[in-house]
Amino acid sequence: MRDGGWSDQVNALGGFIRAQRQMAKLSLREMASMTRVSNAYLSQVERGLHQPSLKVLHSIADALHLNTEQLLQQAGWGGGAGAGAAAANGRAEAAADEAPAGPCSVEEAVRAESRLTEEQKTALLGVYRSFLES
Amino acid sequence: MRDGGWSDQVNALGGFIRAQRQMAKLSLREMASMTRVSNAYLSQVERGLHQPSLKVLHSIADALHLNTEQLLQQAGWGGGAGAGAAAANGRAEAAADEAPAGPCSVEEAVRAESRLTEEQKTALLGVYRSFLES
DNA sequence: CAGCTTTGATTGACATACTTAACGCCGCTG
DNA sequence: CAGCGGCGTTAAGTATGTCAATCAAAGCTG
Repeated sequence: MRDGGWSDQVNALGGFIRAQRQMAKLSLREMASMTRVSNAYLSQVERGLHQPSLKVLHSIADALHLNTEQLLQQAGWGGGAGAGAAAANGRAEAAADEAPAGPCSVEEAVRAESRLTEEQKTALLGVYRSFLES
Repeated sequence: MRDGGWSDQVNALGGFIRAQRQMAKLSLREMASMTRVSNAYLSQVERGLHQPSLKVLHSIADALHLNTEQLLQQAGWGGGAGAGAAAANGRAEAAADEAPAGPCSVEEAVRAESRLTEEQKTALLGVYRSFLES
């Protein structure tokens, strides 16, 4: 469907990045070497000719010491659908129940699974916890 | 190429999406029509064969009523700005390990978790098994 | 059993992200 | 002036995201 104001969003993002870069007194090439993204592509992104991927966006935010949320908001993540309960505080959820089945909780079992990488464990536990919050 | 854990990340993201989709009792095609992303591509994303773009991620989060932060975290945005050491997870990582085949397997632990519904258990184990197949 | 529908997966074509190698412009130093 | 070195931009190529069409397998209906 109509993507509507894509170019506007992208342009806003690009302008934002360019402003931040100039404010940090960095040249395109300098920033390119920091982000390991080609200067050419950075130039195009800044002028709204391309939509950068997550990797690139992350690198840019990193190099400019920007808050990731800021960048994502500029990239068009304002309009969530949602019913969004804020909820999301990363901090511990208060009233966690006790371990259900005695000696081995899911958390412990996952952590103990040596065939999983750390990332996989984190992902799995993320799914698990999200299930408990409902 | 130090991509190292990259495929893990993507896989984690895919597994997370698949779990959420199954929990919402959606088929690939249903979700495809909601997100206006082809079922084919969704299938590939869920199995970690491709890294979805911002647009697609946004659509997915939207269709599944997920908090954007959750998804982005799964997509590899845990780290945040450069200087900081990583690891912001709530729980400290215990030194536990070992005993994959012992009495305390992930499968058993999940099955014994009384706070999960049957569908949730199925979804969780689906993610888990998909991680083991590599 | 044949048929219909729905599921997830694959293939091939296309669009877009991204890279490398140029280009033209401006400020400098000799 | 020529020549260097930085700047942003452009051009052409490669890699990858994305789609439409199609597939085999599984569940129903008669």
